[in-house]
Amino acid sequence: MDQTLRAVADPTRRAILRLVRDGEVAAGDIAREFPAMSRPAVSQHLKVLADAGLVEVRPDGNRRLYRLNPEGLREVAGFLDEMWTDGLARLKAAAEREEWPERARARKQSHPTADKETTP
Amino acid sequence: MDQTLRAVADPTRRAILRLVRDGEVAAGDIAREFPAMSRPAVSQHLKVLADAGLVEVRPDGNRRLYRLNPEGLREVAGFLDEMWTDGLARLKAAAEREEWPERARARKQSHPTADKETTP
DNA sequence: CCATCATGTAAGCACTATCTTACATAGATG
DNA sequence: CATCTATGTAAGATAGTGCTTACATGATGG
Repeated sequence: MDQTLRAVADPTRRAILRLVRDGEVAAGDIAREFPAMSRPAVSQHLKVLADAGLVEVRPDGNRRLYRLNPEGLREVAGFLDEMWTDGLARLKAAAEREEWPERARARKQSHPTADKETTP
Repeated sequence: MDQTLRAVADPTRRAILRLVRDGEVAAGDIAREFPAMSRPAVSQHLKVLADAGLVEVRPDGNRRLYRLNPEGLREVAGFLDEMWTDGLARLKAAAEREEWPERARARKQSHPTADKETTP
C-alpha cells in the first residue's frame, strides 16, 4: 500500500497513468508526452509504476507497451472507502448528535469547554 | 491533490487518520499510540495532515483535539474513480475491441499495435 | 555482420522528508 | 504568582526522491 500511494503521489506518474488508461502505449510515446524532462526520467517513473503494480508491461519487438492495471489500486480504494464513506458517516452521526465523541480518555474537565465553539 | 496524496502516502499518518476517524482525539493521546517515535515527530505528522486538509483541529483548554476531515479526500476519491471504475471499463472495452492482444501473436506488424488507436 | 532504434540502467547531484533533541508558549492548578 | 502540563517549533543529522548525462542491451533492417 505504501508503495502504491507513494507511486501515485507524483503528478508525472499520475499523468502517465492517465495516458495508459485507455490502452497500451509504448515507452517512447509516453516519454514524448513530457518534453520538459528526459526520457530516462520517464523510464524511471515507469519502473516505479510497474514495481507498484499499477501498470503492466508487454514487450512488442523493439518496444515495450505499457497499460494500466486497475487492480493495483484495489488497496487504495479500500482505504479510501474506509475513510471516506465510513469516516464521513461516523463523524456526521457524531456531529448531528451534537456531541463529539471524546470519551477515549476521560478527563476531569470541570466545565463543558467542549461544546463552546463547535458551531462553525 | 499532490499534498493530499503525499500526506496519505505514509503509514504513520494513515494510522493517525484511523485514530481520528471516529471522533476527536487529543494530540498527546495520538502520540501515545506511537511509542516507537518521539512526540514531536507525531506533532509534525499532524501538521502535515492539517495542512493537507485531512484533519481539523480544535483547541480545548490545554489540549488540541484532532478529528478526520473526510472532505480532504474528495479529490483522491475522484482520481481513484477515474482510474478504477473508468479505467477498468475502458481497458475492458479496448480488449474486446481487439486492440488488446491477449491471444494475438503480434509479430512485426509495423503499426496496428498501439499508436493512434487510443480514441481521444 | 553492422548500424540504428527503442529502451533500460548506472553514477552523481540537488532538493525534500522524516526523524531526533532542545527550546518556547499557552492554559491549568495550587 | 509559581509551576506543571500539553503542545508546537527550531535546528540539524540522515535517508530518500527525482532529475541529468553517459553507457549497455536487445531487436530491426539493409
